[in-house]
Amino acid sequence: MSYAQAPKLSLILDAAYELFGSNGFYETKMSEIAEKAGIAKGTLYLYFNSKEQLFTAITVRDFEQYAAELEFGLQKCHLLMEKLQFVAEHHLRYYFNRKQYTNLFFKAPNNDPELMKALGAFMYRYTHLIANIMDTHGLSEPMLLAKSYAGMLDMLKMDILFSPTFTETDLQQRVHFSVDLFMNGCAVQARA
Amino acid sequence: MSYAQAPKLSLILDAAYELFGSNGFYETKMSEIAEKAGIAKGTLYLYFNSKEQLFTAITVRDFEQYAAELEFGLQKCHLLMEKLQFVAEHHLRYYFNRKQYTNLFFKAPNNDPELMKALGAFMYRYTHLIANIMDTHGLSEPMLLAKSYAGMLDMLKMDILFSPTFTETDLQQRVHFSVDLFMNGCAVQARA
Amino acid sequence: MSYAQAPKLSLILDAAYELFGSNGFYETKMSEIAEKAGIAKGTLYLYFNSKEQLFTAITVRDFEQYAAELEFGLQKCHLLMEKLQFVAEHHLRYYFNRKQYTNLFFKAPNNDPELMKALGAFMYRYTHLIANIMDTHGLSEPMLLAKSYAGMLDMLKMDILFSPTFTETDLQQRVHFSVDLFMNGCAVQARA
Amino acid sequence: MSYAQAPKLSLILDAAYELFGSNGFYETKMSEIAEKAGIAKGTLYLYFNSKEQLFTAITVRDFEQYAAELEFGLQKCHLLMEKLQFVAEHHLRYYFNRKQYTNLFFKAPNNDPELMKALGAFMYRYTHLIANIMDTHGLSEPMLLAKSYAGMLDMLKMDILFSPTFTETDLQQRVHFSVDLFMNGCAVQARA
DNA sequence: CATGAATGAGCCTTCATTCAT
DNA sequence: AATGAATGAAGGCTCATTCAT
Repeated sequence: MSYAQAPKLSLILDAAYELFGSNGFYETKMSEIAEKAGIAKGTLYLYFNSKEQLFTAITVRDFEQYAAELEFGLQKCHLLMEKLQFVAEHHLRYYFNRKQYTNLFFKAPNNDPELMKALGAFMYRYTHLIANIMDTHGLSEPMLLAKSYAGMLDMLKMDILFSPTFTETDLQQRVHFSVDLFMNGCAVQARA
Repeated sequence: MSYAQAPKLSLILDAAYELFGSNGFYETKMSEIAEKAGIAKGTLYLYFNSKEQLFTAITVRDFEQYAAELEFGLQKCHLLMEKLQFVAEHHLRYYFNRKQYTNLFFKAPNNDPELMKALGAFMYRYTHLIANIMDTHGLSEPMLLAKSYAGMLDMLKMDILFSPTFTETDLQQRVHFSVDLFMNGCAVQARA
Repeated sequence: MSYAQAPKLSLILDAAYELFGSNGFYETKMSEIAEKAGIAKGTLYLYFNSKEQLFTAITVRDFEQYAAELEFGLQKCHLLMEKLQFVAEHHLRYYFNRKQYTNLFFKAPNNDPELMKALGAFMYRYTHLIANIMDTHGLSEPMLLAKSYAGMLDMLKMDILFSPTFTETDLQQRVHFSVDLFMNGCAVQARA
Repeated sequence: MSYAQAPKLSLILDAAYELFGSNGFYETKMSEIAEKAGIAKGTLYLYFNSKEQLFTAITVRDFEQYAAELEFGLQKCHLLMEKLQFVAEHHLRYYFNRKQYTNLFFKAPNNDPELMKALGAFMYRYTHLIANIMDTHGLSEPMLLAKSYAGMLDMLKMDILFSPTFTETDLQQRVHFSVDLFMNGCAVQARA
């Protein structure tokens, strides 16, 4: 009869993503999530046993998507520089597309073992993915390189979150800047 | 009247630093802070109007100290590499000395304008300090360089927080690694 | 249509008896009863309008069986002592057989008029049944005697519920003790 | 300044006694207790960690008073009959004075270890107290006698709770009836 | 200045009950 | 008749904040 089956789980995850992302874990009420999802409060608990579990679920979903897209995109890159460029653009664009959800990344509940595990797993996956690139191209200390590169990107992303006028052009500039700095260092400038 | 003024303010700030740092903002109760400080709950409110304000105060105090130490130490450095090295060591050592207070940085309250302002101000001060170094030594895009360098360091610090066996030697290795990568990039390796 | 009518009502009553009896009214969930009965939660409400009504139903069923068995067994007794003995044994054996369902009697919902009525009706039937015995054998104050005898038995049953090692022999001892005390009092001992 | 120090603990215990006693454990809300006690909801938790703990506290308080009064009164009795009479009157009068709190005795939370312990301890104290009387006067099987006597009284008390017209005279009649039956049994009647 | 007992708004979670299929 | 996903009212408990002493 109903021609628009409501995928409740999706409604919940989307609502939770938006609210947790905008307001953080503690500032988001389960009742708000239910309201935004257009369902009853009790229904949330048919899908998740607790607020923490729901938060972990959206985090994992987000991570999965991030990693999958990254891995998929990297398959088309061959040169080291191409790969670095793709990693940078993917990293920055992720935040560019989620400017309004900045709190998702900062304000999570403490002491939730499942979430900690998920965060650790993602960190591991992400850094190893980049380290693999370094390794493939014969660079030594691939892990430290990977972390450094990710760190550069993660700091440059801040401009996106805090500058309301950040443009696509600004993004491209950061991408190229990152790749260049990472490849050549700043001494070349100094030498020049 | 009393000739041994109880430095209540200091007691409070120290207790709050330790608890907020260990357990995060939301997982720390005002009553716990009072107890640790050895004063009554109500007394906290003679010094701070709210929990958020107290959190902001310790954050600002911590930032001030960090920046002051950094600025002081840099006065003794002259070469670019010396300065970069000092910045790196200072950054990493800060976390090395505060392994147990990691939650101070990860679990802060959202939506508190004062805190947001303080965070922004510190970010501004820190990046401009580094950017000034870059500028002084004739590098172009000093701000992007500064953020990139800080980002590298901030990611490398993660090993300190998550690896229980992180040693002083590991720290020194990261310092030199950071300076080298920032100065020369990784292409030199690839070329070699 | 189906030639093996599922006795759903019986399944429900049996499941409810076991769970209410083991865990009490408030600690038993309708969903648990449905699960134990092997039916859907909603189906319970085709047979009973509410949890209270279901509880009342199993209580009444239990009472009916108790009273019916008692009345049937008493038909074979003729002497007063025979009757008293049968009442005692029936009373104690009931709990002996239901050691695991003690909560049925201790944890019932309050404020349910139907249940209160059922409890009162059973009390009335049980005490009058015993009082009739007393009356038949020419004893005065038959109702007070009946209640006193039932009370003795009901306290002696406590040993069954709380002592894990209560045996058939212990039961028989209590039966004879009750009859003897009720018939002769304890003064005979004191005189002896 | 305040000339009517509010003994909050007493206010709470009294309010809880009345409400738990009238409505049972599950039908009584903490907010109702607070309201009846004239304090805030949160204040309850300054004195008791949980609803179960509060219930246990009033139960224990009630038991203590019951046992203390009984032990005190028995000191003045010397003959067996005097003692039996005092026990009976004390037992029945307790309920006579608390006609409106019948639910206190029937509807307690399950599975609370502290409460179970308190109930067991009271049962033990009460039955041993009576058994001691029996023993002192040379009766054999003092424990079974004690339980039987307590059982008689506990059933006869039902008339108090359920009959709105129960009088002081009715009470006295039950007292004498109990003592007589317990001492002489009903066979003397039959013989007569 | 200092106290800490008292406050009460607020939130997560449960579970009996309903109803569209 | 049977289902079980969905509902939403209800309640125990927390904890930042206040204020009379």
